[in-house]
Amino acid sequence: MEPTQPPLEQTKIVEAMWRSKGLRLTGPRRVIFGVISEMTNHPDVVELHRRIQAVDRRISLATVYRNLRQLVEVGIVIRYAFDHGRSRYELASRPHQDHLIDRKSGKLIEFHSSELEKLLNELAARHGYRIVSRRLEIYVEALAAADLRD
Amino acid sequence: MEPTQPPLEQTKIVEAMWRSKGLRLTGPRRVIFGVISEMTNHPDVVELHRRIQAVDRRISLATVYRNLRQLVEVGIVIRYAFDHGRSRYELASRPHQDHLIDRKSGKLIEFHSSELEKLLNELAARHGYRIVSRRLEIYVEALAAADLRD
DNA sequence: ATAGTTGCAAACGCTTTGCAACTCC
DNA sequence: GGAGTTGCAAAGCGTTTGCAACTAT
Repeated sequence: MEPTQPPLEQTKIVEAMWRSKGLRLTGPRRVIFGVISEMTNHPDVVELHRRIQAVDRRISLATVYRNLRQLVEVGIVIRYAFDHGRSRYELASRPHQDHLIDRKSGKLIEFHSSELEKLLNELAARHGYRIVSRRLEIYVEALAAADLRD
Repeated sequence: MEPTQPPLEQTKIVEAMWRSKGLRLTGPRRVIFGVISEMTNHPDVVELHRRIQAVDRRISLATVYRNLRQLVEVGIVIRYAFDHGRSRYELASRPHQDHLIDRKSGKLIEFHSSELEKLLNELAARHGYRIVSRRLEIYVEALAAADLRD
C-alpha cells in the first residue's frame, strides 16, 4: 500500500539522542552520526572514518575523533581499549552481551543473565561505583557427552 | 665475613621461572625480575622502572619494556591495557581475579566474589559446560563524583 | 554576533626499534 | 666467539590539540 515514499532509511538514533540533549548539529555531524547509528559490531576509528568519507570525502579524521570523544562523554557511545591498538566503539544503547567460549570447538555462545546483571551491579555499588560497561569472557569446556547444537 | 646465610630475601619467583625455561640471565634482568617478583598490585612501566632504577640507576626504560614483553610472551607476566594510558602488569602465577576499572581516575580494583563464582558456574552448566577460565572487566564510574567534572 | 566546529598539521604519550657497544653461556 | 642483550636516540602509532577559517543558532 505504501507508495514510493523515500525509504526513510535507518533512523539515525544517534542524531535523535544528540538533539534531545540540545547540542549543536552540523553537516559533518549528520554524516558521522548516520554512520554510527548503523554500526553493529565494534568498529575502530579508521573503519568509521572510511565509511564516513564514503559519504563525504571532506570529513577529517580529527573530526571523527573529536565527535567520538563527545559521544562517549555524553554516554551515547562506549569506547573500548582492549589491546593497545586502536580503540573500538559501540553504541551504548545495545544491551550488553556476555560470552561463553569453547576454544576446542570454536563455538561462541552469547548469553544474557539478569541475575548476573544484578549481582554485578551490587558488587560495583559495594565499592562505590556505577557500572558503565563490562566485558565478560568465560572460557569453557564441554561437559561429558554434551553434544550441543547451535 | 659472610654471616650465616644471606637472608635469601623474598624468593625471586620470576628468576626461577625464567631459568626453568633455559633462558639467559643478565645483570639488568636480575634486578628487573627481582622487582617484578615482588609486585603485588598492577604497576605500570614507569612505576616498575622507578623501582628498578632504585636498585641500579643504569637500567633503561627500553630494557624494562623489552623484558616485560618477553615475560608476557613466555607467559610469566600478564599485560593489561585497560584504559588508553600506560599498560599495567601482573604476575601470571597469581590466581585470576576480576577487575573494576575506573577510567576517569585510572583506579583499578581487584575483587573476588564466591557468589559470582557460583553463578557463573551455574550459567556454564546450564549450557552444558564447565568453566576453564574467565576474564571479567567491569568499567565503572564513581557514584558521587558525577558532578565533579569541569 | 558569537560560541562552537572544522581541517590541517604539528604535538603528544606510550611503546618499539636500529644501531653499536657490551655480556653471558 | 657469537648469539643475545643493553642504552641511547629516533621512529612509530594512535590520539589530541593550536590555530585560523568557517557555521549553526
